Amino acid sequence: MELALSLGDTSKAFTLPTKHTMEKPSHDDERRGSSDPPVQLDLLPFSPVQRSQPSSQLRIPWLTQACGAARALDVNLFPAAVEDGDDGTSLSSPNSAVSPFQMDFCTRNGNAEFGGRNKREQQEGGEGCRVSDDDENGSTRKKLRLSKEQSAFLEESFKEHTTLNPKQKLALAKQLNLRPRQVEVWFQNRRARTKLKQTEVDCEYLKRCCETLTEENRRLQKELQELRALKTSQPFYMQLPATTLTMCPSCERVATNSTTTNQTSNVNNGSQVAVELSLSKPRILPFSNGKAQQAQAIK
DNA sequence: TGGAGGTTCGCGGTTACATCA
DNA sequence: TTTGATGTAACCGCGAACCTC
Repeated sequence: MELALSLGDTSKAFTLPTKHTMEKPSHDDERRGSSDPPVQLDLLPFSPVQRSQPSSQLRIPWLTQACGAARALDVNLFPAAVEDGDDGTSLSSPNSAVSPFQMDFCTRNGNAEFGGRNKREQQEGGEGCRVSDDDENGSTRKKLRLSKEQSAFLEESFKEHTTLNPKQKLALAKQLNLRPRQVEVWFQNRRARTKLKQTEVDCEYLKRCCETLTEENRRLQKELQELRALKTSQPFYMQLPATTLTMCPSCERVATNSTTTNQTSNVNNGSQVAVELSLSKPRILPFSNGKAQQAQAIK
């Protein structure tokens, strides 16, 4: 068996090439120089609504643009001019078509909103149909649950981009009839959930590693005892050299090296212990339908 | 050119609330 | 109807990166 255990940055091990990079990296990505594709974890099952939707009915704006596909949910097609992102680029579109989704999103959560607007919210100033009188008063914090459609759409977006640049955030917010702050928070929480889930998987994996190594250690101890017993009972045949365990830093294989050249007995071969444990690290795979990607990631 | 101050953003931790058994 | 558990939207504080002066 071969032991391959990594306790380093888990995200690095799971990186996959992104499918669509139609836009340049986000403003933040550029700033931070984070070129690694983010880990993506499909935590939420698709809602029935989404399952029933043909792919053309639920378009991620940047993906849609990249694929040059239909206009079902092209968030670049704003009904009204959207104020610019950080770069001052207007997102208003000559195709001012209101998406049918927008109406749906508006109907479910039209009641309450939360108070306590912070600095960011005030800066963003986004205000959809969901801001209520309570929010205007600003002291209550009523929690709203996103609709299935909204969650599914955000989920799809998350699969494409685990972080959003300001333009994407605004577009998504407009499309879903949410405030940009809500979209931002949703992505933050989603990233946190992904990380938490990955941590749980890692913990489980390390637990299994520990159990395996414990068992292996037990087996080797037993074997050592047997060899010692054999040595005492048959001293003339057990001229065993002392052995030391060494681990190759590159391949992480444990092997024993004889420190003496006394090779007087064939039993010596029995003392040569080379342990190779093989445990493939579990990986959270980004797309539930990406069998090929899963297979490649496992490799 | 280096530093101070401001801005923006993501993250970890936490809270508050809705939902369900 | 009540209650505890659970999931998650939202908040807060902090640090990092970047920008401007």
